[in-house]
Amino acid sequence: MKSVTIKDVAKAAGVSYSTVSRALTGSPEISEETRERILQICREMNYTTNTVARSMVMKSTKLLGLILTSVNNPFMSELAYYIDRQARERGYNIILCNSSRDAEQERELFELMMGRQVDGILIFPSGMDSYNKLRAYLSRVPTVFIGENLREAPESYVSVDNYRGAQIGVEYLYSLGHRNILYFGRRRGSTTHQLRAEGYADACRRLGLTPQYCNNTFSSSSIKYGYQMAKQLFSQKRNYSAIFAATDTNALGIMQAAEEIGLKIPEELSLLGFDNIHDSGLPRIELSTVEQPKKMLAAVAVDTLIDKIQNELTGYSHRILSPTLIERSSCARVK
Amino acid sequence: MKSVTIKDVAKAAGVSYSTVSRALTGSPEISEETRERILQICREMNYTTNTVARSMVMKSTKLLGLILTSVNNPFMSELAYYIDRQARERGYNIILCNSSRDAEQERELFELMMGRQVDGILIFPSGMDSYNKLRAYLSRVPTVFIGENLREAPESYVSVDNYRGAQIGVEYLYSLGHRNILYFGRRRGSTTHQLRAEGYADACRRLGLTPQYCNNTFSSSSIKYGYQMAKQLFSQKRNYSAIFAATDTNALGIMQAAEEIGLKIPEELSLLGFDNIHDSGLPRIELSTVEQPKKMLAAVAVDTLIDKIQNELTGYSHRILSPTLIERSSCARVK
DNA sequence: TTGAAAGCGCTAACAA
DNA sequence: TTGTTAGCGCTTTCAA
Repeated sequence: MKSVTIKDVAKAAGVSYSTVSRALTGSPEISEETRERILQICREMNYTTNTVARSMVMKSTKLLGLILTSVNNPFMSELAYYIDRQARERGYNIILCNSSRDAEQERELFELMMGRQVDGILIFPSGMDSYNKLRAYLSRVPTVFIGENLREAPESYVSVDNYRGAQIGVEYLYSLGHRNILYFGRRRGSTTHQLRAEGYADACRRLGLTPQYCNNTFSSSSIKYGYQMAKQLFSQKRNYSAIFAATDTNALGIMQAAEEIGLKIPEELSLLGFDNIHDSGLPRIELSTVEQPKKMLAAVAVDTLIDKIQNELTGYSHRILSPTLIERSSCARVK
Repeated sequence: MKSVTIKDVAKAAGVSYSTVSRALTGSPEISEETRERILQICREMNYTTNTVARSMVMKSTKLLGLILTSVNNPFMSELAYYIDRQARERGYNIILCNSSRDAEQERELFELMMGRQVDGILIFPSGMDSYNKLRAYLSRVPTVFIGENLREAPESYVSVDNYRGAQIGVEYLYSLGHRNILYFGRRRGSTTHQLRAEGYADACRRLGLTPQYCNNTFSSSSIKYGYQMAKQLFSQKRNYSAIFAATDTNALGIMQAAEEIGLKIPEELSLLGFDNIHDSGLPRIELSTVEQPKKMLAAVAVDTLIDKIQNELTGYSHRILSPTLIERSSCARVK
C-alpha cells in the first residue's frame, strides 16, 4: 500500500524532485521536453499527488465543509447534490456532516471543520440561535449561511424571499376565489418562518382578508407533526376553504390526515405548500406549492463562498432569491 | 485569519513544542500538572489541532470517501445520512461525491480520493462495470462496495439478498391470490437486478406460475422511465393482476401512468415495489414493497470498512442482509 | 519528565 | 532550465 511519491519519480527520471514538482504544477520554468518525459514516468509509476502534503504548504485544502441539519430530508439532499456539483466544477470537494438540528453539534462541527483546515463552510443553520452560537468562529473561517434569512446580521447568507413567497401563495389562493385562508405551521425560532408568516398576514390585510392561524409552535417540519396537528385541527369546525402550509412536509401530513377522514383535496379543501420538495411532484400527491429554487440556491451559495475565499473578501453579502409558484392539483377554484 | 499553532502555545507556556504535542495527544510521558496547565492555555488561546499536519505524520486522515450515483435520490440520501452518523461515531468524516452513474467519473473520483489520502472508500457502484474499471485501484486503498452484489468478486461488499427479496415479493402476491404476476424493470448491467429477476423467475416456477416480463433494458431507475414504460405497457392488453416492480421509483412511475388512464390501484391492479424508499410511505402513495434495511446497510458497510482499515485486513467479506416485506395499501386480495 | 531534531510529501524562494 | 534548501504543523524517536 506504500504509495509512490515525488521523490520516487525524481529518482526514476534522474532529476531533482523539485523538477518533478514543477512538471506537475504546470510551472513555466521547465522545458517542455523534460515535462513530457516526467509526466510520462508519473503515469507509468501510477503516481498521484498527495493532496494533503500539498495542502500543508499551499495553506489551502480545496475542501468545503457542508453542515446540514440532515441530508435525509429531500430538500437538503437536493441542495447537497447541487452543491457538490457546483463545488467540484470549481475545484473543491465537500466534507458532509449532519447537525441533527442541534446548535451544540453545529458548534462542534465548526471546530472539527476548522481543524480539518477547510477553506470555507457552508451551513444550513437549524435556526436563529445558530448564528449567535457560531459568531465566535465566523471571523476565523469564511462562512456562508444557506436557507435561513439572517436579516441584518453582518454575515453572508443566501436565502429565498420568504416574505414574498408567502404573498405569492396568498395571492394565488385569492385568485382562485378563496377568502378564508388558514395559515398552518407558524413557528418560533426561525426567521424563515417568521417572514413567511408576516408575508401571509400582510397579504391578507392588503386583500381585505382576516388572517387565521393554526397556532402551533412545534419545532419540526416533519410529515408526522403536520399529521398530528392536522388531526387536531380537523376535529374542529372548519371555517376556511384553503390551507396554506408553511412547508411541504407539513402539507404532506395534512394530506394524510385529510385522507383518513375522507376529506377530499382539492374538492373540499385546497392545500398549498412551500418549498417544492421532490415528494410534492409525485403522482397522486401533486401538491401545489411555492418553490425555493434549490439549484440556484446551491450555485449562489457555493459561488459566494468561493469568491469570498479566493478574493479574501472581508465584507458580506445577502442574496435573496425569488420564489415561484408551482401549480399542480391540490388547489381548486371556489364555486 | 492566522491560526494559532502548537509553537505559539509552547511559547506562551514556556515549554518546548513537543511537550505541547504530548499534552494534546494524551501521551503518558508527561506530568499531569503540566498537561493541565498546557490544556488550559490551549483553551485560552483558542487553539485547534491542525488535522492536516497531523494526518501527514500519522499517515491517516480519518477521512472516508463516499461515492454515490446521486445523493439526490431518496435511497442514497438515507444511506448517506446513516453512513455519516456511523462514521462520525467511529471518528471518521465523509467526503461526498456524486458519480452521476458514470463509470469513468467513478474512476476519476477514486483517483481524487486517493490523492486526498482518504483512509478508505465506500462506493455505491453504478453497475457491474464499476468493479472492473476500479479493479486497478482496489489494492491501493481499502474499499467496500455497497448496495450492489458483486457475486464472487474477491472484494468486500455489503448488499441485500436481492434474490430472496424477489421471492418474498412473489410469495406475498401469491398469498393474496395472484396467479399472473408481471415483473417490471428487468435490466442489464446490474447484478442486483439480475438477482431480483432470477428470484422472481424461480419463485414463479416453484409456485407453478409463468414468469412474465415487461422487457425493458433502460438504464435508469427513475420515476420518469417507469412512467414511460408503463404508458406503453398499459396501451396493450393486460393479462396480469399484479405488477412486481424492480424498484420503488419504477413503481411510482407506474402509479402515475395508472392514475392518468384511471386504472385503480390496488382495486384493478396490485403493485409491489422494491427498496422501500422514503417516498413509498407517503400518504396517498402507500406503496407495498420489499425493504432494503438502509440503516443496517450503512452501519455494516462503515464497520466493515473501518475494521479493514484498522486491522489492515487483507481478505474480503461479503455481507448479505435480509430484506423484509412492508405491507401498505397498493396490493389487494384477488376476488 | 522534558527538549532537540528528524521527517511526513510537497511548493517555492534562491542559487547555480 | 535545473538543483538545493527551507519550511508548512505536527508526532515521535533519541538524548538529556
